[in-house]
Amino acid sequence: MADTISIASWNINSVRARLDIVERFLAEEGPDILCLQETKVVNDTFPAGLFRQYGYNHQMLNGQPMHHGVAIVSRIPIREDDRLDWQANGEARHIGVRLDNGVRLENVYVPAGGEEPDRTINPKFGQKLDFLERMIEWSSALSDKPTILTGDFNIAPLECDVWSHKALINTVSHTPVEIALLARLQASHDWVDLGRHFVPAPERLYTWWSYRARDWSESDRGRRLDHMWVSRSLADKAVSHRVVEPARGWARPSDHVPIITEFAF
DNA sequence: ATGTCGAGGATACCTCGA
Repeated sequence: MADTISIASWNINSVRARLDIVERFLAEEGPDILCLQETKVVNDTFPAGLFRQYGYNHQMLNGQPMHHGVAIVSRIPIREDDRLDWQANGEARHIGVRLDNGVRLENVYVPAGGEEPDRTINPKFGQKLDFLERMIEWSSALSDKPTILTGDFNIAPLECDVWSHKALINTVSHTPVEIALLARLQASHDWVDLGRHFVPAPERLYTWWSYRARDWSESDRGRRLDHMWVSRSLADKAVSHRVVEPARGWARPSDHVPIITEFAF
């Protein structure tokens, strides 16, 4: 008998500022496992009780003061957490666990990269590129370990992953150099991009809309920054993949919405 | 592109990062 497990990923942009919409998401969608990015909270003040109320008794946290921070909360056992610091700069951008069936789940928050797509004048952009290079090294060494890689990659690779390819070609998140690096990362483990596995190009598929739009829904200037990738051997275990777009319209939203994949292992 | 969030310092707004 197949074991069905749903796994969600959500850049929450401060988990403490989003208690109401987190609760709504848990009540309405109730994934078995939720990967969070940008928790913006140290581990001691993570709102563990709220998640426990909804049965998420397994919690693996990698927080830091003020910025970044990732977490995996789960209703089913998760073990062997590890926290990779790819750039050895102390930033909390990764947490990985192993499920009881042996599958690894890796939750990552790739650096945003600042405004200017030029590492000589914008060190943050260089940091983003270097981070991806380290991820490629890590990914290349995974060999045949069945792995799920999810999170906020901060890159929208395809033309149909942004509202306007022309307008954003020089905007960080959609520049050719970032897209080339993401393609190398994907090739390094033959990762299957479940977003496009279930919603093939050129169909519109976004997971992020800027706070700066007057009406995010009407202008619909979205980008697909959040991803769920799996090892080739896991691709046929994924039975559905959804973007919970209405969450962008909830009160006090994150600028990202959750993605949810259901697996039949 | 425009111009909106959240965190946290030392406030009754500012800077930074996104």
